[in-house]
Amino acid sequence: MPTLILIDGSSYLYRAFHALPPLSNAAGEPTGALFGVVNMLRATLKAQPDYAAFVTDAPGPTFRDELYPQYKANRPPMPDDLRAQIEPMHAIVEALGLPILRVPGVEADDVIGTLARQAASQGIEVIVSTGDKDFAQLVGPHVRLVNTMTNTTLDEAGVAEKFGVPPARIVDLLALMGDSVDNIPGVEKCGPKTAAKWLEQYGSLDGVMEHAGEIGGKIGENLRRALDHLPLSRRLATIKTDVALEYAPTDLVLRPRDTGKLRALYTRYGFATALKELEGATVANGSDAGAATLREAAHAAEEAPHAALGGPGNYELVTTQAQLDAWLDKLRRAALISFDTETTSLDPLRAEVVGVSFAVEAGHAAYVPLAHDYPGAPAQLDRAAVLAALKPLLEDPAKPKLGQHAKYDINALEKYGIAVRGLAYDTMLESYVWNATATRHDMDSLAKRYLGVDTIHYEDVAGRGAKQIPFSQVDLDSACRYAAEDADITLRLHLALWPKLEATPTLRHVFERIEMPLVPVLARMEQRGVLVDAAELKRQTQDLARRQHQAQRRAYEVAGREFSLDSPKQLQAILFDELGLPAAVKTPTGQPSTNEEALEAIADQHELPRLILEYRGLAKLRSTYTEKLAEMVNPRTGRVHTSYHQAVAATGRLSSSDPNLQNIPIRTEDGRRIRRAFIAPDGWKILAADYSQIELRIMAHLSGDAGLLAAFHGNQDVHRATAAEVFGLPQDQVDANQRRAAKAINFGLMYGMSAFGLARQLGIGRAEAQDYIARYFARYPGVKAFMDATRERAARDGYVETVFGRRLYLEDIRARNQARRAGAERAAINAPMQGTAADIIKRAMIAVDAFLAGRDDAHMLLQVHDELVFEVRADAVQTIAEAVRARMAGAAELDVPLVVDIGVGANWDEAH
DNA sequence: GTCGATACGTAC
DNA sequence: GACGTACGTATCGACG
Repeated sequence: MPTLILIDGSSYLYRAFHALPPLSNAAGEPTGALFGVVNMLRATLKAQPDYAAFVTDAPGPTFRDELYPQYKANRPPMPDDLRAQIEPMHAIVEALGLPILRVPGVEADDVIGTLARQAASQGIEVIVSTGDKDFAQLVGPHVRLVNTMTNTTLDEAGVAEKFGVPPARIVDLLALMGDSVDNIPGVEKCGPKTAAKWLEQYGSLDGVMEHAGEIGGKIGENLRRALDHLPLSRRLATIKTDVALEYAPTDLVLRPRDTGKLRALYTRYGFATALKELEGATVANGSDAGAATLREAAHAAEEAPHAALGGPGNYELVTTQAQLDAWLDKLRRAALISFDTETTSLDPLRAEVVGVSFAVEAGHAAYVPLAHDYPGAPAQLDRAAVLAALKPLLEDPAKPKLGQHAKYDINALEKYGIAVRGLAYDTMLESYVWNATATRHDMDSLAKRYLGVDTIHYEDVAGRGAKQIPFSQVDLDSACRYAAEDADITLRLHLALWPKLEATPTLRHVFERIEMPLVPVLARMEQRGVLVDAAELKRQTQDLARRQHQAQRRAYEVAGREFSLDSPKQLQAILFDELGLPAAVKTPTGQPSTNEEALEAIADQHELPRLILEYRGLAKLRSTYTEKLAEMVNPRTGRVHTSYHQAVAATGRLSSSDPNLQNIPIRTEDGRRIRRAFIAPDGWKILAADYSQIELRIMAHLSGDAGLLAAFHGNQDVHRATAAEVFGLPQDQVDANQRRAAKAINFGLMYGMSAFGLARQLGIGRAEAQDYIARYFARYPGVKAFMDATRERAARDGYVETVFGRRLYLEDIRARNQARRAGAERAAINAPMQGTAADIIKRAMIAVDAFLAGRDDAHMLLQVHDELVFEVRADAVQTIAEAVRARMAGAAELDVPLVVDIGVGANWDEAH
């Protein structure tokens, strides 16, 4: 019987691009994907089919985009390196004599589906050459799939075995599973196994949907929630087989190949094996000249990156002095040095440096192993000597350097006496400033998003979990591939990201004047650490534990049995099932909540809720704070060294972890006591400086509201002033309750709170809360106008800005889902204020750090969003206090004064 | 053992 | 559904 091979060109190109290293030819043109496609095509054509076609997607929207506007909306734009290979691919396919099909308005899949159906009905044997599982729906008596990755074929029995359902049920399976790549919604938590199980049980998607009520558990709920969109998902997953085409299967005959053109193309792209085959030469190893599958192609390419493929993609393992000297020379001449360190720990203060890597041009990088230590490890250059040779370069502020999360490397190198200067760019921060929420900002995520590249992951070379080995035990070849790639990818990311930032002056300003200068400041704060009185924490732990056990014993008595006070599930059973107390609050999953609000609501009906609250409070303080902080004291320094994260918070704030020193308790007496353990050395004091009402001041500035501006210019108690306005009283007649209400309104508005929320917060009726808000907006019309304008701007631009031009993109601002959109609007209201406050304190930190440089009487230790904490030699307190105050207050010129409150004491509690 | 989801609670 | 931004602990169930 005649055969037809239909080649899914788009899938080949993508798969080859991601499966192969970023190869390029001598001219620097990217060739990796091309190489994979060419090898695949040569292997495919060896089968000498009667008919064949290379099918790709035509540009422009398809009927699926019309059905579902979010179709493939999550796909990153095609990487430039891949786009560049499309034209050459078509040229080669053309020269090979293969018909190329592109049909506007449908996808390649639909063209293939239609041709396969037609051909099969004419008694032609069809082979669909693809790596895409979606094609399993086309398989039938005369249609098979060839998987390009494994070179295996899939017939009807194969589909049933692999997916657990016959080809006719594949679309149902795909609809249930969804497809995150194409952004097709399925049933949450439903994978191939669950989907197949349901289809087995109920026959089809319609059957599953009819019986959705019978399926229990969380996943049953997910299924019921998905019911509305499942028919659409099935339509999207269904490959069309009735596209009107200009060709019949029998038109798809191969033309003779154009040997001259092929020779030129193979030569240009450096495809040596293909060239040899073309010239009829035999191949040395006797096996197929071109690797038949992508896996083989990838293998071949990795083994011989220097051979025919030439040029970039070269990672050099540096183990001799001559090699090092050559690289030092390169680094000295380079306009920009991309560098990275490999170490033994995620904690840079505990980390040993085991190697360094460099790149100065894309695709070309070196790894210098310094302390790899495993049986049979080759000799390496001496760490001290190499670091000494690098020191002048790394410390030279005039030698611009580039890193990915370079604060880590700066900290790791510090203990080797290297004080990195001249860090000009950090790709993590470039990405963060460009778009803080589009992606995480680790290198693997960035490479995927901005380069379309799958990097080698740390786990790939070092393992994970209990099986993880220190990087010093990774073999040199793997280490080189991984580490050199890090430096290379960092450089390539910079080449992709910097032009975008540079072209946007406001973002460039945030990057150059705020984020980059902050990096060494944060590194110094982390290195310094804060002195902690571990003995005091131990005493507190003892005290808390004693009271915790007391509360626990009493709770068991009251409940009549023992149970885990730490388990919300068990608490729920006792409180609401056994004791029959009313459940005032529900968790997001619909369970009766046992949180503080819910327990307070029933505290007058039973003794147990109060005991649980007591226990919880004590348990929290002990496990999260007193015990944990004592553990986290670094034995080398006697201090606690937090990590600050500069590319995490959507608004531009910093965050802190290991331990988090930005959420040390202050509101309750038991909690505040923990701050007494944050101390200064003998003869030194703790100085705490915080901005007074900074976000409200920024709201006054941004809104230009006359009343609010006046309150701050008059240095009034803003909550009292607000209460006076809202309740129509002179300020001296405002009572404590009215001030409390006004404070709740002021804060609530900044967070986009509704009347519902305010009512709940204040324990008043919704109508009353609405009345407060109406009166507030009547007295402060500028605030109302500002909030409306912010919502509108967010909807129009898709982002909002801080005073300094930092942007926050709001993914959901145009969402059709009401709740998501409302959430995005609240974030849009809050972000300019929270973000401007973050910008201001970052500017202040840079200024204060510059003032402290070269002094030995004060160190900046902590930042807690609107507060800076220092240790100051006792005799310098006055000087430092005024210098800090001046720099914090002067960090921005707003239409309101910035007021800074300063306290000094023996510990952090006293300094407030 | 590890991982992710959930619930809860601390800060600004 | 209802207040923005974070991080840490504990429990619990799935997974291997």
